[in-house]
Amino acid sequence: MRRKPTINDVAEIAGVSFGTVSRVLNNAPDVSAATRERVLQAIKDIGYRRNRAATALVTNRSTSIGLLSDGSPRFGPVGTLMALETVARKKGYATTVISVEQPYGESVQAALDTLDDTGVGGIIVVAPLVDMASAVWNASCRVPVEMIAAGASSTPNVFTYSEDQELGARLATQHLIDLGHTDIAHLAGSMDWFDGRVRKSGWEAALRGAGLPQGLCLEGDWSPRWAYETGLDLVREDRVPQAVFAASDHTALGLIRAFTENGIRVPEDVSVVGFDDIEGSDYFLPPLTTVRQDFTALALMSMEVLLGAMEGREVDRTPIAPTLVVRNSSRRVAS
Amino acid sequence: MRRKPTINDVAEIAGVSFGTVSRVLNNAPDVSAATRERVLQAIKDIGYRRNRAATALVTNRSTSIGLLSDGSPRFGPVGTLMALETVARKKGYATTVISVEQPYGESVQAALDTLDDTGVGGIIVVAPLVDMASAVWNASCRVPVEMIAAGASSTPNVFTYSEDQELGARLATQHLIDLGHTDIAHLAGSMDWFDGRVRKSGWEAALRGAGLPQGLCLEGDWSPRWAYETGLDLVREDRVPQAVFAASDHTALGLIRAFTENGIRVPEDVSVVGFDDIEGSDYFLPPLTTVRQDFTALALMSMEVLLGAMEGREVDRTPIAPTLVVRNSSRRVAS
DNA sequence: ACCTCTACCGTAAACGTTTACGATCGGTTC
DNA sequence: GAACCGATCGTAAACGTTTACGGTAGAGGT
Repeated sequence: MRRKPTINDVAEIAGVSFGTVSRVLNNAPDVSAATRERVLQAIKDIGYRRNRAATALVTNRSTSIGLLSDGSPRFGPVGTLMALETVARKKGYATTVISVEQPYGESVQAALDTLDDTGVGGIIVVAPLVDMASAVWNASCRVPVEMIAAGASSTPNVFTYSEDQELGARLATQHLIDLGHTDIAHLAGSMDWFDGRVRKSGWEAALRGAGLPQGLCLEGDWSPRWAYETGLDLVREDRVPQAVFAASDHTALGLIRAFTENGIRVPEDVSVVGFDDIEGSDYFLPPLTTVRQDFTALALMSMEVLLGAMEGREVDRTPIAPTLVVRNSSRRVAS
Repeated sequence: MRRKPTINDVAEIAGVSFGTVSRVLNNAPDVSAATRERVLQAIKDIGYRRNRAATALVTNRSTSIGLLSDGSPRFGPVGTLMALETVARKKGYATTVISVEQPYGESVQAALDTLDDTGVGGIIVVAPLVDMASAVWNASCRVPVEMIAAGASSTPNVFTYSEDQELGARLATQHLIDLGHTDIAHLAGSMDWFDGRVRKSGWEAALRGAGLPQGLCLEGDWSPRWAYETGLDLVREDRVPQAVFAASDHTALGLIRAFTENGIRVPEDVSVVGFDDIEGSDYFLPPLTTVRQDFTALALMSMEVLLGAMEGREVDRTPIAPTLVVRNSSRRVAS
């Protein structure tokens, strides 16, 4: 395991100076086709690879971007993270991920600093948690920071981007309305999350738009467990609505179990629509009508936004639109 | 946004030379308590942070480790990745993640190289795919490489570690046996995955151990869709077994839907156990008996193994044991 | 033959650290 | 008082690049 070859080794072999090698590396002009060819060949011959640390040291810019997440294993954040890695790689950036244990002030600042230390050129924080977002707003950071948080506002130093989850929620609710339902409840997610907030407000907006009264709204924590127990309560108190828009597929799952176990049929007796389109939701009992977000598009666009910020470019920031996926858990109201 | 403070700035303020600052930074000896204090104060005052690129350049070692995954969003790999990030962070390492599009030779080598370029001190590859593993075996890499792949063997340059998934499969099958079942089928995952292979052989081993005949084994692709259609076939051909060990919770999900839609009740008519304990599996209809892996322990141990390899230390490599989670989808055979 | 211009290439300095070595100084030892 | 020693600190060189600048050779114009 010999020493890694350097730019000088290449130069020697190609019979040029290291300056010339540097030029072909950065494909600068001022180098003839013949010597460029020779250098390229030498590079290939000895398996030269550029030392990123040295480059970063002198240029003061890097080819990696930082990803900051809360440690939550929820479907949305994880999907976003993975999609971000993919597009970053395709654009030639490495990604270094770091997640915070506590989504609060100091630990967020510390994470941002750590990321900065590793030499990232920009940071995307996947910040569905409201608390985490404000920590980011209050933090200071040398490099551009972008936040993916539905419905959060941009500040001068922190760009925001997200999927239009409110639209998704409106789509889901409107679907229920179109099916003839008038008593549409919402099993909300946690209001500590932007996702929970905007999905709820989308539901409200759709109802308002249709001139329907606000239905029952219960706020939970995204878990099937909570939804299950809430469903049980509903049944026990005989308050089962005509239709419910669940804030997530997991929520829908728990709710449906509570209903089914008590002889209330979905969709015959109550229509349920979820949000997320997690794997397997098309094989729930019954297959779930839900809303699908396009993480790839989201990642693509937000990377564009960040790169734009890094290069001082201005980019379009219209959010991505989710789509409704109609399956069997929702049905036209019996006349 | 001024220039970042350097070691020299600190030295000037503290009234010492940069060498001394470097010494306190690396808490070397040969510096008096008084000056150390002064330097520390200066560092705090101007908010100095060490430039990693410069350090990496001269020391040629780094404080980050690389994670390589196939791009699959499957439950196991993703869970492992997230757990790895957490323990790496706690040990003071940053993680840079990269996933390969195609789990084949060149692209794996390229990914390894990219990781190496970013200056990682070691690499953990989450390689459930058999093809990917052999690509890793054949690849060359300057830094230590560890592979998390159940049932794959270690080579001189690639360490292997994993959870004992075969044990998990035996546990699941034995549970069915203990319940009195004698006709136990397996809805396997893909044989392109180590996970698929060892879960199958665990099932075989348990059956053999109990002196039971090998049951029906169908190999699929982990998807609920495949399981659903296979389940439909089974029903149509009247070959529904007494009990089924499904290779994953998603597989179980599809199968259960096929059964339920055809009036075959789980667990009354057929017992089903899954593998993974994905979120929500406790709220399936019925709540699923399954096998849970401990990703945190897995990550902890494998990080220990990698760090050991990086430091030339020898570490224990006994695999983690998964646990059986008994819920409602399995039941004693009717006598 | 002379000058100028262009295309190509070499050189030096800098980036912010670490490390090996040398210097200083007060105190010990003979 | 000379020599020595340990503790503490400063200095120079190196790590592998990029960048700004300077140099050379031949082409083209007069």
